[in-house]
Amino acid sequence: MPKETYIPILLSLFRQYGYDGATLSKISAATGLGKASLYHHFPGGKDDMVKAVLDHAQSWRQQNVQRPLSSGGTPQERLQKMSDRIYELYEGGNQPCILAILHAGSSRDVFHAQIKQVVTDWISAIAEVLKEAGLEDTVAQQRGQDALIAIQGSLIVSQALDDTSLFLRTIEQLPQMLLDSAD
Amino acid sequence: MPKETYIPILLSLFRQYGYDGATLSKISAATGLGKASLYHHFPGGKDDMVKAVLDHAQSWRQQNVQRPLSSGGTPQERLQKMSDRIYELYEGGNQPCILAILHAGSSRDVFHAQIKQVVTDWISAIAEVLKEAGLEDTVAQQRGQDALIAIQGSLIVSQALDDTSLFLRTIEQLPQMLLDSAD
DNA sequence: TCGAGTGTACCAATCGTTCGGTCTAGTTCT
DNA sequence: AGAACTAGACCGAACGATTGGTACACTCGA
Repeated sequence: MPKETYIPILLSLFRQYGYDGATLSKISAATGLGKASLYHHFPGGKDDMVKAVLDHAQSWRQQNVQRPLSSGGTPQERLQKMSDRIYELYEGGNQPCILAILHAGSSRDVFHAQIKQVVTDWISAIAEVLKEAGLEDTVAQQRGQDALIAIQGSLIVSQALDDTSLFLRTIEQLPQMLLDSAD
Repeated sequence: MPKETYIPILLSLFRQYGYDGATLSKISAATGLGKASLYHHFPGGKDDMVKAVLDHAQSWRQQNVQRPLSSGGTPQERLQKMSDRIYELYEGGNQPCILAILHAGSSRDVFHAQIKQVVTDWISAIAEVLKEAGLEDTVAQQRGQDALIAIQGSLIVSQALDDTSLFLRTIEQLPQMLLDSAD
């Protein structure tokens, strides 16, 4: 089996247990691979696995944010596509964001640069569309940040309250909130 | 020394390292207490320490959210007071939220109920003021949720980007955002 | 004298990691 | 064709270190 096979499993484990909580024993059990085999696919050990998961996250962003936002249709339609993909990624608010999870706790320093890159690219992609829609540069940039704030915030709060309708409402409002011409 | 002495230290450790990452060795070193002493103050071990930290968080909310919001002055002034305290608590966006940290990873299930309580009370307190300011019940409730979303989201994003100005901007806009009569 | 607080030593369990090796599927040489 | 070799996937067992937690004797102020 190529190592890409195990990335969804790793993603799931790190989302659920975090960096420290996702032990090699759990990973071994979930993948069906012995610990030694894990080191065959990921010579750098646990950190190598996380790196692969974050690479996967970056390529997800490419596929599900960058591509829809750069495609045809009105800005409203493109942002709507992105919102749909976001809703799927987080399973309607039931799954945490891997970026937020890995940025919390003792793994923060190690993976900070890679996480920062994904978030930066994400914001820039949104800001580009908003500029195209006629918003001023600085406003577009701030709205891009606001989008990520709304996504991350609504994920945390909806999970803390066991109320995914909160996440749904936020994601549904996202395109209009970003394009709204009021300040 | 009463055990309250060590709560700020515990808070700091759990914020920085998370539940799994804050080992007893680190806690022992930071507090200057041997393991035996830690178990004297917190017979339930690590979970007991977290529980104390979360109790502290609830009492912080009482002092710095509930009290200002229930005091005199216009709704705008009261919300401004709360925002100031929030800005201090998170040290201008440089410190993560203990609720978000403990709700991530393997400690989620154990402390979920206690975290949910703090967040619920926080939202209700804000909603009360907004109702007093003339907003409809359901809108006030949603705005309360939006406040927590903005706080948690801006904390995560500003720390991921090493840009605390993002947090500052969000917190400054908070009172107006909540009182704004637009939908 | 008594109990709150502590230092030392210790425990079983688990951590991430490594070693030495097996098995299988191709490829290459004769 | 058959033997020899290679490379990748895989794994059992063990490594030293550290984990959260306990037992117990001790100090010291009231």
